Amino acid sequence: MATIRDVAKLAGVSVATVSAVINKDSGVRVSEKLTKRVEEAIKELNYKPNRIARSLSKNENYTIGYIVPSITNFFFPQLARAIEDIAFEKDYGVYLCNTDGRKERARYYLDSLVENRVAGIITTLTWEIEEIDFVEHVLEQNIPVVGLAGARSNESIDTVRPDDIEGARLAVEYLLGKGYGRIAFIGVKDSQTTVIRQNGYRQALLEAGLEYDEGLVGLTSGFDNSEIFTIVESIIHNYPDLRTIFVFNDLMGTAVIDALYRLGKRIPGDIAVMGFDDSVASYTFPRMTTMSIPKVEMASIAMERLFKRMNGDNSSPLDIQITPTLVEGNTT
Amino acid sequence: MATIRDVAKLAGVSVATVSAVINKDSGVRVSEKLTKRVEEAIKELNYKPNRIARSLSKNENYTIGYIVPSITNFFFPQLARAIEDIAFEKDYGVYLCNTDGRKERARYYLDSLVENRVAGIITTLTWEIEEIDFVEHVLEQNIPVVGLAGARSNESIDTVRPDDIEGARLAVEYLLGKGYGRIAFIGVKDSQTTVIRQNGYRQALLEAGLEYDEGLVGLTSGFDNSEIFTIVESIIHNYPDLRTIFVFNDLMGTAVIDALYRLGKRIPGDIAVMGFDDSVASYTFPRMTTMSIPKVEMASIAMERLFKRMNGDNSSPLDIQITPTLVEGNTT
DNA sequence: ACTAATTTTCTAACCGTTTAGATTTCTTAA
DNA sequence: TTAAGAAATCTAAACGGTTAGAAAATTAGT
Repeated sequence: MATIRDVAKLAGVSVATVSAVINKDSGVRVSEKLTKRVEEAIKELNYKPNRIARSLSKNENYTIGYIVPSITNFFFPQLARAIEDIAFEKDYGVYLCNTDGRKERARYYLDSLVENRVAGIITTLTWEIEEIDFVEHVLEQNIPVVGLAGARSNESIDTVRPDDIEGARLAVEYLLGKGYGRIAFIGVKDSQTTVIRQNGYRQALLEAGLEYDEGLVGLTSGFDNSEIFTIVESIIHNYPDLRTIFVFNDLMGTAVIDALYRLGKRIPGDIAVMGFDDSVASYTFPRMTTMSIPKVEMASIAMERLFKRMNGDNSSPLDIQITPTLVEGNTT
Repeated sequence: MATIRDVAKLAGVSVATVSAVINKDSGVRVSEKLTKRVEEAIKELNYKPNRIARSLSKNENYTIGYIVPSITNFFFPQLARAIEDIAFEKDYGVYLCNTDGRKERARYYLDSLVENRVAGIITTLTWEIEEIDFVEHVLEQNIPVVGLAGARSNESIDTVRPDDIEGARLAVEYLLGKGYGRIAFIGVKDSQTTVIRQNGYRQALLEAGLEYDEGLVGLTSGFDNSEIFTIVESIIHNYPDLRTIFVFNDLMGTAVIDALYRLGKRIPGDIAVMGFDDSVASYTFPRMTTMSIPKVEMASIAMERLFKRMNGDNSSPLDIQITPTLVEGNTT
């Protein structure tokens, strides 16, 4: 593969001149004549500058890391896309990292991103990220991090996230307003997001003067359909008059709906289901009622913060919370 | 940030020794004593090797590029995840690139991936990729490319894709078997995938001795819901007795179902809907009938091919086609 | 025509690794 | 003891860019 020296030789010019031609806007002026000669040599040799060498030399890497639990959770592709759109505009590339909820994988990416000297990292703050002190380790290497969609489990970085407490409260208020009475809550055990939304659910119940009943809360160890089925079944068995299930996110909401159908329930006739995050709600029939999270907006705020940090801003970390809005479907 | 020289100095050792300690399995033996001293220095300085420098020196980059039209199309996250899982196991990182169906963006990533000297590229062969002669340009730089899920529009690379013709034929046969008679087809105008599946649809009709009626084919310019509504409406208007719509993929299938509901149709009572690719079908209620594409399997074959090529294999390019299987839901 | 000032171009060092090949140190056997 | 061979360690030159600062070429002023 041709190098800058090959180009210089062919054009009968020094490497500095070639470099100046490549980086037109660097301030160094090159005469018409040489510019043309260099450009011809570049074409002739099909020369492509080596960004790795460039990165090493300038000590800057036009790449940011994006860490998610799993891109297959439909909530994340939309964030990923929004992030990539902005990165693209600023000439940055995006490294995609799925932790899969596993510590060792989070640790792998911690090392990988640091060793690759990425310019910045956007991550969802999940338990596996916290457990390995991801943020501390990365900040120590002077790589800025911004938390996007998840808990604010770390005070030392900017976080941009939905106001889950308020969102859950709005959801519960809406459901109570519909007169459904008892509301069950279903989520994932080790999920920060579940914890927060569960809190909102609890608060809303207490504020409404209702009791918070542990028996109405079902937590699964993951997104496994058969486990979800079992939990739904047992809650329904214990509370035969249950009319509503509030699920911590849309993806699991679809599994709950599936379970209910298999149990012979009609929705919303027998039981209403409400999701959260609006990731798949608009693709289900009947459309699932959910709380919509403005993903593009959140991603762009997160990226804006990240670039600010990358440019040296070290004002005190912000926690930006965006209130989700109700999208009424036909499952409630 | 500490460098290998800092470590060497602190440990009272040469950089070569430090390098040997870092790359334990390089064959160079280092004594117990020095190994310990070096490791302590590494810890002391919180040293992380700079992979960029390493890449430059060894002229190899542990990164592969993954190009998709848009990761928000639910078909792709599952592929992306499978690809990343394999890359992770082999210590490779994944660069995510969305072309968004735009030539200039495809061109940007062409340059970016080449300039970053990625080890290999997996891409869906879409029209914008073809139009800019992506494959030719990349191969010219000795970077292997494998086509995953899309057309085989290029004979010079391995492609791994669903057998769309056969899949569409199976779908149509199934629908005909159900006795629905006339079947409409809906897809996207500039989509290679649409073209192929449409061909399968056509062939199946002709084989069954039915006529292929252009009026039953609706092509949109994108995934815009209102445009899809208009097309569905007009087809239904022109063919009042239409009983079935075959949609080129699941995502659009959900939009078609939405349109039908808005037109007051019952599914499958009035009209049956069949999707393709099984990306969202399992999240819809009623579950949409679709043709399932084994995404994990395809991704792993594609990665296997890619790594073979990266290791210098240049046997003649394969076209691996995997037959989709019917997943019967409740929309037919 | 000659300098000085300005512009263009070049030389060489550097970024942080890897790695031949040289050098030093350690073993072993006579 | 010592010489030869093996093992451990080191030196210095890459890798392919960028970029100060030096050198050369051009322009301007008298």
